[in-house]
This record gives sequence, C-alpha cells and structure tokens, in this order.
Amino acid sequence: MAEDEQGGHSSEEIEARIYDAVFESVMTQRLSPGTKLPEASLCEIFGVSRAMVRKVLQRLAHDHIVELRPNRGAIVAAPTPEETRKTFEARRVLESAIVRLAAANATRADIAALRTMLKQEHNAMHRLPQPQWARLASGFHMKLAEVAGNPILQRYLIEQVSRCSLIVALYEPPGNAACEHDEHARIVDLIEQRDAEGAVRLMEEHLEVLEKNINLEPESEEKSLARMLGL
Amino acid sequence: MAEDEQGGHSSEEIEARIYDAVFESVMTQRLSPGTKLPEASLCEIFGVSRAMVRKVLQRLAHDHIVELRPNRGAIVAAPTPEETRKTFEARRVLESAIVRLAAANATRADIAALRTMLKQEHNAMHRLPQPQWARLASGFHMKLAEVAGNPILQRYLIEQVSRCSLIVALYEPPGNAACEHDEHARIVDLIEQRDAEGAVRLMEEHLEVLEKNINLEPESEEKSLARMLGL
DNA sequence: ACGTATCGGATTGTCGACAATCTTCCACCC
DNA sequence: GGGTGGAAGATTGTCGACAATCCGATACGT
Repeated sequence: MAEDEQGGHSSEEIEARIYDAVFESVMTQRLSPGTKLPEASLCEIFGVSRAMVRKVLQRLAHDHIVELRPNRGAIVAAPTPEETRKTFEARRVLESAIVRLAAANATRADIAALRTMLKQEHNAMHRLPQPQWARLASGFHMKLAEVAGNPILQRYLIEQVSRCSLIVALYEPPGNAACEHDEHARIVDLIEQRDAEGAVRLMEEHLEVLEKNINLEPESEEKSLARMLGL
Repeated sequence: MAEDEQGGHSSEEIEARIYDAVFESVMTQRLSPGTKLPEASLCEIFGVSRAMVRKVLQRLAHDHIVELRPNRGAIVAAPTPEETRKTFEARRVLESAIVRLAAANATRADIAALRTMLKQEHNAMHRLPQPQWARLASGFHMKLAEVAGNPILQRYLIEQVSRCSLIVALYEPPGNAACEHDEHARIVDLIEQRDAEGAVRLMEEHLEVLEKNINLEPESEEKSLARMLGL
C-alpha cells in the first residue's frame, strides 16, 4: 500500500477525484460563488495536466456548478435571482415526483437508511457549524432520490440541490438557517405509511419554507460584491 | 459574403454546428443506435481538429445522445429496456409539470405559434416519410417546454425527448407509428382555456399511448443486432 | 488630477506529435 | 478443421509547445 499520497490512478478515478473535490467544496460552502478557478492552480493542487483539469471543468460547467467564460476562465457559478426562481420551480417538480416514487418503492432497508441519515443530521445540528449541517440536510434529499429508483430524476435533483447550495451561499441572510429538521423525519414517516400524497404535500411545504428564507432583491449585489472582495 | 462553404467560424459556432448535426441526425433517425462515430471520420466530415470533435463528443455523451466507451470510441446511444422504462417515467414527470406551467403562462402569441407547428405537423403527416414527421411531433413537445418558461425543465425535456427518438428507433414495431396528431391539438385547446389539470391528464394519456407502442421484451436484441449489421 | 492609450505578464485556446490500447487478420498448433 | 496466440494496423488517450486573448500597470496627454 501507500503507492501515492492519494488514491485514484486510472484517469477516470483522477477525474472523479477532482470533480468530487470541487463538488464537495461547493456543497459545504468552502468555495463561494464567483471564486476564480484558474487551470494552473488546479493543476498544481491535484498534480495533473491541464488537459485533465479542462475536462473536469467542462463537466462541472455542464452540471452548472461552475461557469465557463470564454477566454476568461472558470468561476464558481453565481445564480442570478431569475435563475434562482427557476431553480426552485424545477426542484419542486423533481422533489414531488421523487417523494411520490419513494413512497411507492421504499423498502424496509431504505427507510432504515433514511432514519440513520436523520440521526446524523440531528447530531450535527447541535455540534457542527452550519455549512456541514446543511451538507447533511442536502444528503437527505439526495438519498431520497436514490430510494425513488430513477437514476435520471436522481441526476437532475443532484444538480438542482447543488445549485441551491450556491443560492444559499449568495442570498441567505446569516443566522437564518433554521431549516426544520423535523420535517425530514415526518416525510419519512409518511413514506413508511405509503401516504404518497401526504408526503408530497409536506415536501412542497418544506421547499416553500426553504425558498421563503431566501432574500433575492435587496442585498444580492452587495453580497456578491462582498464575496468577491472577501476572496 | 461567401467566405466559406458553411457558416460558423468562431469555435463556439463550429462546436454548435457539429453538435446540431449529430443531434438532428438522431432525431430524424438518420443515425441509428449503436452506430460508431470515429473521431477521424468526424474530423474529415466537418473539417476540424480532433480536439474540437472530442469536446463535442463529450457534450453529446453528457446529454446521453452518444455513449463514450473508454479506449473504444463513441457510438450512438442504445438505451436498454430498463433505461427505457426510466426514461418514460422521467418524461411523464417533466411533461406534466411543463404542461401545467404552459397552461398558466401561455400568451396569445404562444398559442398561435403552437397552432402553426400543429399545421406543419399535419401537412407532414400526409406527405413526408415517418422519420421527418416524428421530428415535427417531437418539436411540438419541445416548443411546449419553451412556452412553459423554465429553461431548466426545458433542457431536461429535450434530453428525454431525444432519448425517446433513440428508443423508437430501437424498439418501435414498423408501421405502428400512429401517434395521434389530434391529441396535440386538443392539448393546445385545453391550455388556451387555462384548464391545466385537464391538459395534464391528456398529456399523460398521450405519453402512455406512446409507451404502449414500444415493444421491449422480444425482439430488442434481434433488432439492435440487425442495426449493427445494417451499418 | 483625471481619463485614456499602450505595453508586459498572465491565462486560456488550439493544435500536432507521441504513447497506450483495442481490433483484425493471419499463422500456427492441437 | 477449429481454436488459440501473436503481430500489424487503426483508433483513442495524453501531453507539451505555440498562438490568441485578456487583465493590470504604467505613462502620456489634456
């Protein structure tokens, strides 16, 4: 063992490692919207060639996690207010369908796995800082998409959830991150009881609350400017 | 004018031209699932470098129009029966949401544009061969997504509609392409009357009929094999 | 002093050559 | 005669060098 510092040698694994590193950094808000991602820096950090970095950046751009500006490099995506509205709209569509499918298809093992995640989430809420906790909350939604059993919808939801992470970083008023953990638990209860429509309704309310906590109009410019100056 | 044989010089335009050429060929079934797409051939055909071709192939792969097999080149995607089921499931979710949004947002101009497309579709049904007609029918669904006004859902629907084109090429029994044109017209009528739920129900029936016309189990292997031999 | 033009450094875009892998065909052995 | 092994050709993957573009700083003119 210990062939190298980090695992992953076949070029696919290397690619996945870089992709995941950026993805997780966005999900935990270590990378703020607007942050520049120069190719040379990424090459040094991961010890790979530019060709590899460029391939990963193209994938990230296609998944709308970074924005690729011609001749001006890649930056972490910064959704506009309009895009934010469309994102929440799309996410409601996807989550409703996913909850309905999950209620129809969930096995005992799935329910148990979801409850395990809820426990982690609950623990984290008390001990960890907000970004890490938010990562676990997003993980719950992604796990639900897995349980629903449709890889296409799952892929779409992952894209929109990661986008929401960027939106929160841009527009969420600080200290207002009281996304109720209980609602997740109640959704699982309804799925277990095969109450699809009840679970859907609860999920839609849950997402509405999430959207209401976003502050689009007043300080969007200031805040994105502040981010730019901050890094 | 007449600087070159074909328009599009800035690398983005070249890229779009190649992408669209493959996309349209799939939509009109000039390219069958399983067809090899060697990089060298595409370079000659479009008169561009391999780097450009590879970039386009990656985009097509991300949109699930081609499959990129490591070290073995790109082929036009060939959805499996399982993927086919998930595709229709996802498409039902997307189309339902899109019809509902279209019923809420459609302007007079939108309705008129949809009716114009219906007329083209109707004309084509009598005079043109099936593939070209099917292209127009798909165009109707895509236009509906445009009217709905959510670019995210629109992008997702385009992906699933193009996927359905591949599925039809693989699994549709020949001569069974009687996808009722009237249903499209009736959906537009209900949208005009702002009867969202009625339009949604009709769309779901419409898609169910489409799915029922697919023959998954028996001849899938034979047919894909026949395609391979055919080209 | 302020706005504008220009130059140098840095970053991205493109291409061709080389290495690695797969496919096909043919010879050889059982 | 059929099947296995290997070599040649073709195709894809990777990398480094060069060209094009952009950003920042400095200098100039009003």
